[in-house]
Amino acid sequence: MSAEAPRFVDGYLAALLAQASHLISSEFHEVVRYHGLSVSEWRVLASLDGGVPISIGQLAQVAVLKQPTVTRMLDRMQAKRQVERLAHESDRRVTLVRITATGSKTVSRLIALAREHEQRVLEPFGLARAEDLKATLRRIIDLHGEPPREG
Amino acid sequence: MSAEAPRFVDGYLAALLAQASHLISSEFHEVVRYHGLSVSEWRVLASLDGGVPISIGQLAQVAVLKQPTVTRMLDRMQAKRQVERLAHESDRRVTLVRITATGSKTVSRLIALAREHEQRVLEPFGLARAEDLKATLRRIIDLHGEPPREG
DNA sequence: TGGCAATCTATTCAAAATCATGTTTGCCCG
DNA sequence: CGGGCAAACATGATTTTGAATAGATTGCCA
Repeated sequence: MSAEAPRFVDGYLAALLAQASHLISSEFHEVVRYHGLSVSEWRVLASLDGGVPISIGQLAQVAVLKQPTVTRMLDRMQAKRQVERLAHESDRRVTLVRITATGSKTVSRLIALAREHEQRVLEPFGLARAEDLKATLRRIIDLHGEPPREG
Repeated sequence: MSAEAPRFVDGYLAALLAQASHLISSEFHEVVRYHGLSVSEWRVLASLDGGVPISIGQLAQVAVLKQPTVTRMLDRMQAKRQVERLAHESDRRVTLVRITATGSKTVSRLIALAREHEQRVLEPFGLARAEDLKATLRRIIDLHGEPPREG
């Protein structure tokens, strides 16, 4: 007859997402720091992986950072030749960002390690349930990212 | 025959978690700010909801904040009489924190709104899939929270 | 019991993030 | 055309954060 009142945060989706995200990311961030990158630098490089240039605004969205933060980080990372800024062909307001060969080399090793870590994290769940989780997360992102503007 | 190489971040669990967590939380954080609280204050109060005192360290864990951040925040929140510090009965290293009646009043309205928001977020998925998602997240948290110490 | 490592919170101080704003460019519509 | 408005990035000022460390207490064990 000892019914514990469950804590709000233990049932609240946003709290569960934040906690899970934090725990999983933190584990890998130790590896990131060990390789001499800050967490934000890792996020930027990982977001740029593949070599396709994207705008600073897009980069901020994908990397879960604010635009001014990204701008300042790019200054530093550009000085280290990890990324480069390009002009947008038709819209001169836009600054495109592309990873350099140097940056690519740095990040590819980390991405391999990240994939290994992810595999260890997902192992207890099995492939089906892991893909199910990812699908649900992607759906949430689709539904809530870039919401249509209201008049 | 136009096979786009998928971006690393679109398939990487930690990125999906971070993105989903960010998008969902951000939506509600507008409400939080509108009610005059910072995001961190909201997290602290929400974590303390229920009235059971917990240590500063535990609070930091649950609220996904660092201990120094929590300590400073408690100073301010204590001045506003939203929380109070208590001595631990048997261990004088520990400072317990409890929400006050004032803080409880503030947060209970927000929790009601948070539940409504959560419901809107989960509606497209249906009850079963929503519970499935939460169960998976809780499992991740169980597996990765408070890892056993190594010798 | 004395000493030492571990635990927990507070504090310090430098770095990072953020808000508000400025500047340039693009777009729309009269 | 040209004014007005919005979008994209940069910058300045301020706040927030966080790693490192200090201070206090406890637990352990020889």
